[in-house]
Amino acid sequence: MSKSQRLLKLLMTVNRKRKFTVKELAREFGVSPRTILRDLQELSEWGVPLYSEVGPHGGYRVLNDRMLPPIAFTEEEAIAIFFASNALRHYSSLPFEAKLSSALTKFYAAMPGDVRDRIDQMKNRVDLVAPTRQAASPHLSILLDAAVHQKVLLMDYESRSGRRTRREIQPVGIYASGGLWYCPAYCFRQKAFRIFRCDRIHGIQESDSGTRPVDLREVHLGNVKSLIHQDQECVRICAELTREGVQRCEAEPWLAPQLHIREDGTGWLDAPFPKTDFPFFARFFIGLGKEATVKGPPELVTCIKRMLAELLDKYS
Amino acid sequence: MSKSQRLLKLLMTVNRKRKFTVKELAREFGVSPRTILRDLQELSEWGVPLYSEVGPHGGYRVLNDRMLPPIAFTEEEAIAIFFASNALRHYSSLPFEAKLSSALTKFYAAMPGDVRDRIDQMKNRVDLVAPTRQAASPHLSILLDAAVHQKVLLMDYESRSGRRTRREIQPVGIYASGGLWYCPAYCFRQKAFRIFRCDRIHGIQESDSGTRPVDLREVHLGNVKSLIHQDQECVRICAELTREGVQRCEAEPWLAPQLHIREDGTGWLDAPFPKTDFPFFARFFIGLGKEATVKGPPELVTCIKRMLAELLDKYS
DNA sequence: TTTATTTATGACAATTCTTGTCACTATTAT
DNA sequence: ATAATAGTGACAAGAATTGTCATAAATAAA
Repeated sequence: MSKSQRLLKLLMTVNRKRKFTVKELAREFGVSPRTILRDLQELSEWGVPLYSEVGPHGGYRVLNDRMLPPIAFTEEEAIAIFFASNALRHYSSLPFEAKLSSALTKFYAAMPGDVRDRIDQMKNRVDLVAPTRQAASPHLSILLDAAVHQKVLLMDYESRSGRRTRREIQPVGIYASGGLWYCPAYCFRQKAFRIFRCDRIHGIQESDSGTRPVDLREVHLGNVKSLIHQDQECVRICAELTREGVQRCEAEPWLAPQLHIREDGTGWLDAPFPKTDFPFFARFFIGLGKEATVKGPPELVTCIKRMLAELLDKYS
Repeated sequence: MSKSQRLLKLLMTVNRKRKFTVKELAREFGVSPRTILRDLQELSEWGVPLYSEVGPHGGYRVLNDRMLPPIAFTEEEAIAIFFASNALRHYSSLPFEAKLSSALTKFYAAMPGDVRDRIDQMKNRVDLVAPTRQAASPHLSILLDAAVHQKVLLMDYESRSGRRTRREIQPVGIYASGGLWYCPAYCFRQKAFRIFRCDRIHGIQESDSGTRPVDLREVHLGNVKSLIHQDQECVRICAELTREGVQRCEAEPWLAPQLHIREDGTGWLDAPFPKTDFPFFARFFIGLGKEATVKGPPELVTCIKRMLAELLDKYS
């Protein structure tokens, strides 16, 4: 094995093991300890953060920021990655912000001039617009970390009505939608899954009350929604949609699965939703105007009529 | 200079030059042509797509899919990039799809097992939800290419009313918003900038009519909007918002700049908009319900009242 | 056709780099 | 004290790299 090959394998090995001794590696690679020492010195010069301790139980360690083996990309791949990362700039307070920008800097620096030119040209020609609200969400990292490592957090939360409560939760994950970050979590106070808005969290920390975490390994963003609606009373909402109405409903991600479309472009909605959401749906269908005709349930129609009357009253 | 250093520099050099001779490189690197030949052979073995021609005016070339110098990322950086790219999966028909997924495969393959585990854990815990409409946009690549290279395209477009027209355009760029792709472009028929919805484009190709491209080098997604509204008659729309109303307006990216917020969370809108958008705004404010009070202009209030009356009529 | 230019390959010796061995130092946990 | 561990320096054997030279083959241009 040539020296450069050995160094590359060594890099991968030390990253895998995190802790090792010179002798151990020497055996593994079939070279003398002296050679390994020289190799490790070279890796150090490459920037691999190695740290050593002498004495029994000593040995080498790789510090946290370990380096992955270098990867060679083609031009097209590099541009795709660059674009993808760039597209996220509309999201405020991403949990990865700092690392992402340092990675992009590295990327950009490594590229030959003409590839940079291509990227520069493209940068102002492709965009993914996402709504940006002014509400910042500074707690994303701790929520994400708790979700991954199954930790219980204690938070100070402001409910929709403005009341503040302290409650213990165990996050399932975080997601951004419509410009806001949300955190589905198991709430120990309510003994149920709830969705919290991250910008309404006033303070959060790891809980030290000794509450035992629940097992959420099988619960993730993909399936948590079914667990949330489970315990609520649901009513089927039916509405007829014009072509324009269909197009506008398609823009609502939470609605898409219950949307049925006919060949001519018109369609209808038929979906179970919790009763407590009536005011929301009333507003929603009013917003659709002529493009939607609500068939039922009657309570929803009544709710819509009342709202319309109120509004008409307001503007006379 | 050590051999490995030389090879790395050589890799960058050949990527920069694309075409070169052995003698040339030998002079540049201060080694003999024989050594360069051996080095180039080694690069070939690494997978660099080199191609050579003998004879005068011959020489070496790098084929299209040239490789960028390998980049070493730290674990955190790699995860950030992976997450960023992964976040784009909600966008249908991205112009980069194929390359992005091949890059991600490369990435994933190069990572040690435990980093992969971390990524797997994280994958289901973070998400950026973007509305996904069923409307596909198959023409994104050609639009983007035309925007970058200043080309004139001929397209078959279906307007909002359903009428189909053929027109020559020169794209400024493309962007996704609310689950749809849009293409601001200079329209040669209307001699003005317009925004087209990409899913309403039924066919598109490079124009061969000989229409001369206009100079759009200084026009990009960041400034094209100002060029579009320039020629339309605008009216100032004023509305008072409750706290809830403010929060909902913040979710609309096109509204954010004109939104003013008071200390107590309430706010007001004061923005110039083209008259033709009245029906849109009427619907929008009706959708806000009690949370917004439109102050003016009177025509807009009239429009709102009429719509409300129609709706109330519809539901009685 | 001839000539100049260019890639391509093989052989060999000079040079440089790499590696293992050995001797030695220093630190630290047991 | 002892054993385990990193770390350094010197040196020689061996391996890899490099330059030189000879030679072949293709091809564009004169």
